[in-house]
Amino acid sequence: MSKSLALPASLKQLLVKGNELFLPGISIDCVIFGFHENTLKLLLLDNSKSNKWTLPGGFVLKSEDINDAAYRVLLGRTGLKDIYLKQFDVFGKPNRTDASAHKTTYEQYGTKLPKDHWLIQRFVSVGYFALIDYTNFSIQNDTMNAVFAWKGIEQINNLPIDHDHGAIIKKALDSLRTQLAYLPIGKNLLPKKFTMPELQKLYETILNKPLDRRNFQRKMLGFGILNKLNETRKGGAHKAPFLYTFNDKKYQKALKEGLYGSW
Amino acid sequence: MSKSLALPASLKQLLVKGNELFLPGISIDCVIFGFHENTLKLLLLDNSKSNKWTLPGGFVLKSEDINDAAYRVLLGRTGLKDIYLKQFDVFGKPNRTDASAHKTTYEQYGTKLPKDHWLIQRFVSVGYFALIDYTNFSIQNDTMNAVFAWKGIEQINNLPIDHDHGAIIKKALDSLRTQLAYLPIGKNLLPKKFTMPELQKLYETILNKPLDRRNFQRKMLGFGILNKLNETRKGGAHKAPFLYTFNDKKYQKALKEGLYGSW
DNA sequence: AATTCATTGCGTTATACTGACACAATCTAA
DNA sequence: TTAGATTGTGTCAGTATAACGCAATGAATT
Repeated sequence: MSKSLALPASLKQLLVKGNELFLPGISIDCVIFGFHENTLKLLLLDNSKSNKWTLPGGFVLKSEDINDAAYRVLLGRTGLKDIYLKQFDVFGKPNRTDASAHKTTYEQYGTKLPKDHWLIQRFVSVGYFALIDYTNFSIQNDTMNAVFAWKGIEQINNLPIDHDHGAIIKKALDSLRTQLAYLPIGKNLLPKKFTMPELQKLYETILNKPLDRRNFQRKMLGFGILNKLNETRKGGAHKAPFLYTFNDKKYQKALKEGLYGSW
Repeated sequence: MSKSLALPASLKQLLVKGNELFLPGISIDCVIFGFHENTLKLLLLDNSKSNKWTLPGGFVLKSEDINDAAYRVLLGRTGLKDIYLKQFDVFGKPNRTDASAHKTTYEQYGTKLPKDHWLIQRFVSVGYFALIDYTNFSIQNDTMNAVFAWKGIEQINNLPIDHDHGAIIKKALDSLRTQLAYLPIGKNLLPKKFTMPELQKLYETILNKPLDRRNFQRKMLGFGILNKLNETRKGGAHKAPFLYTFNDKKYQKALKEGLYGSW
């Protein structure tokens, strides 16, 4: 019989102090989007032993604002502070979490979770989606001893996903698509400087359909949230596209007021 | 010294069994909109003794879906089953609820709430907004012994509102306005048959600005979700407007797919 | 019964927006 | 130097939107 690995500190903390530190029955799940090589990617955790992927998440400290808790989780996972974070839904089906998963996790370290433990209860989870700049980000050491990885959204359906996290991801994508229709979003997913084709690819990826290059540019410029720079991005065997940045002031205004207004 | 009134059954249940029946630390608040006499109205509860108005709300049974809990609360309050109900935000600031309010409530009945009671804890609340047909609705007897009343949204700012319910209402209104831009809504707030001017008044009230009569009609008809009837509504000293109903099939489709799509 | 008045049904026009497509300019690799 | 791919800029027809006109209608007034 092989000796079990030592229980990671964070798991031990949950075991011993979870009950004392955190609100009961409320968790946070973060769907973290990044954009790289023309693909929309998700940051997932591989619960190494269970071989199932999960969303990075956490719990809410007893005197902490829920939104702050989500930012804290994000900071811990990504090291990033200024990210776009948006609550998009609450997942409250009674059987959405699989208590046995927690048991299994601890058993792999030779620890038995007491039957009435804080973790073995029904959890209602608040879903957040986050948009981060893939290029300005390096995966942090995970305190839970799990493995992080970016996964393209096109692969998600073929991955084994824990709990109801597959449904949560789907919902997050829906929300992102809906938001795209009336809010600017590129600022959080792209590097500071970017080209129009890059921005277009982002939109095409999120919407999952091709857009006309020329009409896209006209519409985008029409929003008045871009600054055209006097530089081009060379590198391809073709005409070098101009670089743009977002006009922060107008971008923020658009975030508040929406891009259309209609009515 | 005057004798206290008897503790209402529902309050007693919360006192004695709240801990056992409901999830800890999670509550539901419903912002119920109605439309009458060209005004958008909210269904509020007067916590008679405290003289403050609160949103109707409730708790989540231990093995109940959160959304189902919201429907249950709505059914209990309004007797209505087929209502439009939408989760719009989660309110999770640590000090958002005022524990003393519960104490006061019970003290008014001569009952003292134990210090460590289930009600005296931090609650995270899930906000729902509901749209109901004012004319097809009669206020139900409240089990909490509180007084229901419709309040026009224009009065809300001048009413004493409990807890953070004022902020919740504001957010609900914002969500409703945003939804209006891409989803149909009239079906839930108007009687089965209605006139174009009535529908327009509803939109104007929610958006809080006047719309051009003729353009409104053209746009609305363009959505293809209305059936024009061969009846008119007589009664005013002017031309009688035609009556319309919503085309249920197309209305439902629009609810799913949105009215614009853009991109 | 005729008149008045508010309001409705239906329509017009100028302008802005959208989708589809053309063509010249430019960057790198061969 | 040339070829191939891609970008910058522009055109045009069809559609949607905002602003406004006018005749028709229902009830109240005379």
